[in-house]
Amino acid sequence: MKVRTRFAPSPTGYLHIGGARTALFSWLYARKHGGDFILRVEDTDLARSNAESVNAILEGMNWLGLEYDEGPFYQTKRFDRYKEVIQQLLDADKAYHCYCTKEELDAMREQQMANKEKPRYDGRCRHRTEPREGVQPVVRFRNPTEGATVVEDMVRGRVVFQNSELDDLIIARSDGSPTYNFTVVVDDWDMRITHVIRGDDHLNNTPRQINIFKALGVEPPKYAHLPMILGPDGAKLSKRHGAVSVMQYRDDGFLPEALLNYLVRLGWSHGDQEVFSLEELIELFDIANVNHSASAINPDKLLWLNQHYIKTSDPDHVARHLSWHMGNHGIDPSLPPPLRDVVVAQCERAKTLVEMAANSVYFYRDFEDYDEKAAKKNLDAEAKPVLQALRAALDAVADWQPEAIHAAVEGVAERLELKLGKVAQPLRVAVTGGGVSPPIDQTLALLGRERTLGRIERAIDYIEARSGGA
RNA sequence: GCUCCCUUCGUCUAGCGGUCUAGGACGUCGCCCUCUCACGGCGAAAACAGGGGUUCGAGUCCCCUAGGGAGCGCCA
Repeated sequence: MKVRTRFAPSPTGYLHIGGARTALFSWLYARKHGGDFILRVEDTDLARSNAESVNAILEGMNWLGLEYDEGPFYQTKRFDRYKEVIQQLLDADKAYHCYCTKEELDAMREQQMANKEKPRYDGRCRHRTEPREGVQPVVRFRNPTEGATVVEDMVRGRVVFQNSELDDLIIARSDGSPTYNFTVVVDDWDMRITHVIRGDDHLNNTPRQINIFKALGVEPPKYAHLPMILGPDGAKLSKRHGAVSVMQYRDDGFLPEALLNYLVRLGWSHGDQEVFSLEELIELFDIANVNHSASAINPDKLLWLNQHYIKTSDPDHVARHLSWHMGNHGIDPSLPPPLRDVVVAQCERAKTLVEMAANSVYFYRDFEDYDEKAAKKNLDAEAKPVLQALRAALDAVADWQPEAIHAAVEGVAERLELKLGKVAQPLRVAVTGGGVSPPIDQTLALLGRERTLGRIERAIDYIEARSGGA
């Protein structure tokens, strides 16, 4: 049988890290087994679902590159089908109308809590044959009262639930709309899902769903419940943790492959290996190697991975992602120097694309002011003759390439009997405005002769103005 | 409260009864490299939640305790 997995988010917000990890594992499982990955939008809660959330989720999936083979399917478009199955259950007496009011149910729950019992529906409408005046009934599933339901979970192993612990859940609201535990079953059935991979917050729902499958005479899919992802502080993931939305990671300068690689190692491992290409993941991924315990996000490790990918990926690829961030600085990335060359020069000193973009602006636009500390230390009277010598030497460089530039700078150092640092550092501040940049020869090569000489000029003027005024 | 799940360095994890005086990665701290910042290299500190069993032998199997989490909705 062909493997078919699905990701089934409810559109009540953006795609967050936990959802993305679940989607990734489902996607990997399908890809590994040559199966299909299906996207289904669980929007039966009309009050909380909205179109923006659907778009946000689609955007997140797309950015991560988790392409689906079928869908997105929308549950709201399948109401006729759910009605049909509910009727089928009703006809077979596997479900029944319940006329209890909300108030009655609340009172029941309160009473049970007071008695230190597990709050649950007591089945008082199970055998009712007459409707109750003025009450629109809900439909409840008639859950078996005896025996046990076993979940053979692919990550947890065998989990046994006593049916007596399960109550008769509502499968259709009084307005006739179906509820979650029922629609998942019908959808997984209709969409021929073979493996349900989801967060372990659903483990407790699973026996209920299995019982509905049984009532329908359908073989349930296999289940794999993934451990939760926690915030960096070990607490439940929430907006307080900042970057929980997948798109926030894009905005913060992460490469999608870095996020994916980070996410896959949360709860899954392959020996000691840390870095995986997508191809390797498809090859190596195995549910059997999924952990049982929740894991906390480690932002530092994500940063490390991001830098790893910035460093080792094709510079053209990195440049494509970087260009969006350069745009955020009001820079047209099609202008020289070529962005990919900037990436090559900068990749070893940026953990994020945001950082790289901010540190590369001076290649494209004159900086406003010198960094105060760097200027104070390097653009002093002592630096003036050095810069003057550099201006002459660089002006004479025929081939504006790192090698020739390097030779020129070194020549100045030798002639003035200075250590290279005494020459390179004032020059660096002069041309970049700050004390940090790629190796000076590369920096100048990228900047171009014109900009370089202009900025040296500017620095000399700056020094003169400063000492002249004093 | 009831049911279910979980528990190895600060964090992510390896470990599937002996090879564990517990390995790797991030981070931290040293040292080296060096024109700045980085990259890189080398090294260090750092963990089997506690208690009982089972066994010749337990991080690995079982039980209990503690701590965490999830579910118990006319939410998904």
